[in-house]
Amino acid sequence: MPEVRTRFAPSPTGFLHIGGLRTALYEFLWARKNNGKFILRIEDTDVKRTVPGSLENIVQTLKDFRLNFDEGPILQSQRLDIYFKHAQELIDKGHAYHCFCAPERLDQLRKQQQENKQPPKYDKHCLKLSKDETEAKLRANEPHVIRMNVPAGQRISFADVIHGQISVSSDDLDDQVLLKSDGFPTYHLAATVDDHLMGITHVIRGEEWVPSAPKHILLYSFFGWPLPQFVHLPLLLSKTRKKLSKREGDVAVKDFLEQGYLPEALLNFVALLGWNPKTEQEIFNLRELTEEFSLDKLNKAGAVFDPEKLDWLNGVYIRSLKVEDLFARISPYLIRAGFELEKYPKEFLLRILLLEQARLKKLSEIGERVKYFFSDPAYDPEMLRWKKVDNRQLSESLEIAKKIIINCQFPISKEEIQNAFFAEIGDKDKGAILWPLRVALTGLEASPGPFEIMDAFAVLPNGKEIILKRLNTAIEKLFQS
RNA sequence: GGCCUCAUCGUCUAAUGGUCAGGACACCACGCUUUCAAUGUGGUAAUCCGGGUUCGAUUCCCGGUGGGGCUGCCA
Repeated sequence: MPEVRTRFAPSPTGFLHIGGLRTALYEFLWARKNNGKFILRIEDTDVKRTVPGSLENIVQTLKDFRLNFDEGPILQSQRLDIYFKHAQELIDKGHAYHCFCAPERLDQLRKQQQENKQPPKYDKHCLKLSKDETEAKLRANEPHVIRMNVPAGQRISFADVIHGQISVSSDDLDDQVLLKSDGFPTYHLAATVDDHLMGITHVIRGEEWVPSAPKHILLYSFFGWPLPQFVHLPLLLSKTRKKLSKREGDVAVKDFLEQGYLPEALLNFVALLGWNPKTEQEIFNLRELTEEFSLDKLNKAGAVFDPEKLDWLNGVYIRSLKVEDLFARISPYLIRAGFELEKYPKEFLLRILLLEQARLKKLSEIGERVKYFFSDPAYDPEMLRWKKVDNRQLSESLEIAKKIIINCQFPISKEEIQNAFFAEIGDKDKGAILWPLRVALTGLEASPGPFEIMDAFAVLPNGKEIILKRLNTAIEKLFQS
């Protein structure tokens, strides 16, 4: 058995997107699972579409997800002589030919064919050129491409690991351009040549490549090369069941990371889109994925990317974090929200995080959630109202809370402060005091409980004053309304 | 249009020639609770349609329908 070798072969045309991440993951897993090699190859054969910085982003993203590659990045743009040589070889064997047709002619041909309801195909016009004619044009430096010479009337079939036997008639195949007029290869030539030269055993890629796979099969046979295994992954779909793409909103992995999705969660989520372990386990780390992964558990049908389930999964991962780890990861978001962390004791910040940890779906939510810890909240006094009580009763409740706090000796434990309140409330309605108290502290309809919040404030030297100040503010608001 | 391909709850999916068609997200109800979250319990919800094969088909076959992909000197 030869060593398993897979490759991730993105084109550097922007930020790595979520579909690419899944492809890379599966390729990585399959290589690791078999103690093989995972190779990064950059398909930068379209000069016009290449975006500076993409390569760095791809490398960095793979690193962020611990999808370490063993070889590469290999840039196709630095291997032009190799592709040229192979294109030449095909010409020599009669499997390819020079084409001098201008783009205008091709456009017109296509238009005509479409009007006649014929499939757009090159008409092999330049194949009719004599050897001398071709030579003359080449000597005259006429712009040209090299096309593959697809034979007529052949059945081309290949076995796909996921889909089984796929077969098409060569009559449905176009004489694909292999080498462009700028000397760069097209995907079809470059990928095929490289996959062979790099000893790729499993060509794992998106299903959008199925229609051109027969062309690649033809190329392999032209060269006399053995076929690798083809694994065409089901597509990742948007909510409208279209291929996930930039047009359909957020797909850049970088954007997800910036919103505060944890790489572990994102990877776990994406792993389950098109693959599943056939058990009921849903939470997987990279090591577990490597153990469980296999190609025969891959699905055929496209999978809709459901952000709600990702949110849930991210929450699961956030909750599983040690609070110190959460702090390290979430600090940038707190700073971005304008909180001057250095002004607060670490203990205070950790307590705050502990309060919100179970509530977070993504790290970016933290600023909005905890801002009342850093500045006095603004809110509509009506929010203070518990059930239907009137303002007099409300302010009485707040006064009671005030009195209890005043009598408390800070610093104080959560239990002590809680006991103090419950002793005062007795068997009366707890909400009558606790609801307005909590709103006075947070300005929010939904938040952690008042004891937890006061417990966090208690860490601050002026914690008691802050609490009393907010109670006073609440009482004033009631009188103003 | 042509070629290729896919089809189980709204979504991700499991399973089987005979099951109450299972799990997860979301949703709903209840419990816990001052609110929210987390958590616990329960619930609503699916085999695209039509023919075959078969004692029996969601599963196998054929045909339809629907979706998707491709149809570039993009990848």
